[in-house]
Amino acid sequence: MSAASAPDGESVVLPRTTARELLGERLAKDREIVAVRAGGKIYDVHTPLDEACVSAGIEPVRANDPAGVAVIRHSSAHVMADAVQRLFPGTKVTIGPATQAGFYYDFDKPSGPFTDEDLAKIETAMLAIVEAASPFRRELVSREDAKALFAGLGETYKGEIIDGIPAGEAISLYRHGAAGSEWVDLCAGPHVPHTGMLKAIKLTSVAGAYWRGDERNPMLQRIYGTAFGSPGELRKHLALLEEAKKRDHRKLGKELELFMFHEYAPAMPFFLPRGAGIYTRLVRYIEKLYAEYGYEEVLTPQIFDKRLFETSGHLPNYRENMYLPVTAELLDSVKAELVPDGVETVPAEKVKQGLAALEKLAQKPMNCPSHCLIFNQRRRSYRELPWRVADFCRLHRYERGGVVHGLARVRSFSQDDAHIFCTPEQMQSEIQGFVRLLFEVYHAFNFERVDIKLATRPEQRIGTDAQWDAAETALAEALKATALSYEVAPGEGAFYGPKLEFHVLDALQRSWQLGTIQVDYALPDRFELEYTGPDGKAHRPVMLHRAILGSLERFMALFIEHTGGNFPVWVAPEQARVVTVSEGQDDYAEEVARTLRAAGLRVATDTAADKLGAKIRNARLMRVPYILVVGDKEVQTRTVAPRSRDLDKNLEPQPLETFLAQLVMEAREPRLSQS
RNA sequence: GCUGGCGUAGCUCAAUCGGUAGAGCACCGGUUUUGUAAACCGGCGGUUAGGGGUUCAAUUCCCCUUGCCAGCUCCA
Repeated sequence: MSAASAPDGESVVLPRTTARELLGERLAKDREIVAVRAGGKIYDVHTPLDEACVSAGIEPVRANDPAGVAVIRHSSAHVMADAVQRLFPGTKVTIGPATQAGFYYDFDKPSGPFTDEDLAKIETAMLAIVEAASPFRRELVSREDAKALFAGLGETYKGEIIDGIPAGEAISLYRHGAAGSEWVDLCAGPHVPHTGMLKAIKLTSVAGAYWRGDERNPMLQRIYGTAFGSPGELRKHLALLEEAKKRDHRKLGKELELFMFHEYAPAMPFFLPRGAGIYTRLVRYIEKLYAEYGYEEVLTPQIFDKRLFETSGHLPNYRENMYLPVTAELLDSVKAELVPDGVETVPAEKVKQGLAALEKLAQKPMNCPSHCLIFNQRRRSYRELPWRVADFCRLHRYERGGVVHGLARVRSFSQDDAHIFCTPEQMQSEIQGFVRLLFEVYHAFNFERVDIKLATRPEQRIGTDAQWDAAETALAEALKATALSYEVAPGEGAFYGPKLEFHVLDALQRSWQLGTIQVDYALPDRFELEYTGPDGKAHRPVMLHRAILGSLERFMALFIEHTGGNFPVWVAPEQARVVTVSEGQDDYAEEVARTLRAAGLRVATDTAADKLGAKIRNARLMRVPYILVVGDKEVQTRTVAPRSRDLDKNLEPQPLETFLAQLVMEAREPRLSQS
């Protein structure tokens, strides 16, 4: 008899084979146990464990464990599919996995999409299945039996899935429900012990999705849902979704007059004065840091001869995302060639030539090629390296219609982009310096958590193994030197080099990729970049592509949602608004505003004939950090009565000078080095 | 790009079965001069996204284009 020890100090006697048996009494008592972890894998309590697992020890996985939640969601998908097939006979099942935020199941439903009323009905039906508290049962079957079973049920998609399972791999079925009306699915598991453990499920939306994600395949009906270990957690999650809706940057962008769109320039934002101000301040902040971190800024053209992007490789590799503009002169001349007066048809060959002639110019989608041209403008010395070139120029990328999204995904944008030209030996310290800069910025914006990914060499790549070794090592060593933890994403690097990705979590716990640094040996080769070394010979530099905020448009989207429009004082479009109680204070209000503006603050006055309550309301809706109320009392004592947005309360009335000094302090750009 | 949905005044939204478009806010004018989230009265504002079709009649039904939304796929 051996003993497997559970990490919480309890040990279990071990003559048997499933976790249910191993846990025995505990499972009955501890109703939070949804599965077990053994040898790093999750098993359900009814799966027989092999000897190795058992001797390695098993650990209960509870409903509050992320792995437990995944099991709950997967089981919820089964219950949902069961309910759907009861309510909509003839509907075929396909796949139904757990996801990061919940689960979904894709159905082939001949009668068309599900409606919101259908969702409500399905939820009710699911409730009945949950209440039955029917055990999930696992069964291993032969490939032939599985095929015969699903063929008999008319589940053709399951047949396809079985065909895709490699030979020799076990095929398992999961059943739940009372004998006679039980529901069966082809599934690797694991699942919760019984349906009664699914106490917090919510179906959220319906959507179309293609079978196996391929648009040539039939369109399926997907139902999204989410599930948690307890109703409380589900409520919290739904509240977060509500909050996200309220903070949607597209909604706030309109309400706070930050930006707009117009169908004459789809997916290209117009920044209104308030939004443009924020944008400019973000850029200015980064520029100041650049000065300190040894960057130089350049300004470069928008439109190039297409040969530039042939050299860089963008035209062969990135063509579908590029705008290829044409001059009217060229267009007219080609038109005249192709549609001559009095000629009916033009030979196909000529048409082809004409169209080819139109492709002469390219709007830049990235800055790196222009920076290579600048590098090559004259002979460079090793003494100039590392050379850090920053560029906030606008970029244009054609994005397909379905993917654009507010400011988060646009066709016209700029980045806090820079390229570092350096020697291979300088790479590591440059990467470290960049990471330091990046963290200074992220701290300034109160991103508490930053996840780092090291994306390494993909299958398809250029460059030598020695170059890849050096580049990957430089990135990893730089992280180690700064004592940062990271995750390796094998094979996810760009074809020309490995990269670090920096992901931040916003206030609503959503992850956004912002910064990146990429090592590139390819462009220096393609542009034949050279510097003269101490030995008097020509050497090839390495290029680091890097961005901290990434696209400023996308960052604005994140920033708006992260702050809910309550921008920190140093970026807020309007830092204070002076509101009068009645018309007697207009002059004093203007004087207060003038005084504050003279100190470089952004201040407006509201002397309208509205009641005070209305003015307060308007200022609050615009998220103005300070509302300065001035009435007769304030005029007489030369004070202001501030109301703080962030403290959500009235402050003590105070002399104008006191408030001014305090606001000037608060309006300073954040600097880690100063705090 | 694909699938589905939507597009009515600057904004948020109404308009029965196809019968000739309406409200609140905003804006403008007037009255009110107000102490911490909406004073009152009046006015302006629309080729119902654009184009075509069916019909005696189209915001409403059909087709095309365009933009937006959700999802798929892709991505900063």
